[in-house]
Amino acid sequence: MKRRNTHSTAEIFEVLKSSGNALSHDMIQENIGSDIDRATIYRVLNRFCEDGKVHKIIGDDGKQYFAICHNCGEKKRVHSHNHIHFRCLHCGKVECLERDLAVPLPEGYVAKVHNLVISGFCNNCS
Amino acid sequence: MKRRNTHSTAEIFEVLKSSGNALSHDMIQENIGSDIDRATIYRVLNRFCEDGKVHKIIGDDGKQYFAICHNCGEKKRVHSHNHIHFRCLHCGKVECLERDLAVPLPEGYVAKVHNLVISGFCNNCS
DNA sequence: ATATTATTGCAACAAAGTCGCAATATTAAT
DNA sequence: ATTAATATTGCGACTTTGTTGCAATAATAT
Repeated sequence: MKRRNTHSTAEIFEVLKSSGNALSHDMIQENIGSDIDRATIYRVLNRFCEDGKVHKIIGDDGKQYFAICHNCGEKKRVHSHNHIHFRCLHCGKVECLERDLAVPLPEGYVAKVHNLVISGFCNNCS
Repeated sequence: MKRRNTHSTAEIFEVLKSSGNALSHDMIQENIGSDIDRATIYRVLNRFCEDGKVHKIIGDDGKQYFAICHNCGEKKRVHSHNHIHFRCLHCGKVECLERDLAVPLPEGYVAKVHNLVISGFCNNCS
């Protein structure tokens, strides 16, 4: 399954990059110039995740957010990050706090995916 | 708005208590003897949250899980916990790891709600 | 026993996300 | 350049999760 360069993938990646934050599907659709179908956006984003270009966060609002991997060497399929994500309850911004968090697990527990979200008010909204 | 003791509230609380874990709506509906409407279950659970008897976690599957507050004195409306929750990808169990986690936030950030979930394999399934 | 009103059940609805399938567009081959 | 192969898209239908309005019911206080 070789990847192809399409208008959609380029545009969606550009929106994610220029934003710098984690974006939900509807945020992407707003920020995008052309009209790209909802299903397509999800499929593109999930492909990005599989390729390790992007990671997915489930917000405490239950929605999926996608962010470009910055200082992250992982290129494997299941692709998680043990840094905190912050969601602002006022402006809606979701950002990666680039500080790794060592989480101690009890004996016998194996961590696969980290989904660490704190919501509150960001520096602009507090 | 004074609370009333009903069959539903008693039964739902009992299921949560005897389970000892965080349960989603459908887990509760399975474990329950009688037939209680989905909407009612959600309303009861949200009332429990408001009363500080229960806290809500959004899993990394996007679903809501509810757990009884054990060693937790808070009785306020917005009611969060800064301990980790672990969701087993094999057996589906979601449990509170009763170990508080000090999360450092950047200057100007105010935390309101913590939603910290790690998924992987629990001690029984690893 | 009766009145008050919190709670329930039902149905309808909304939002988020997924999936099948035919049409389209990208890449590779000739 | 054309053509063939197939990855990607758009559309629609669908699923799941959760919420809400409203009339009926049931718990509490009088």
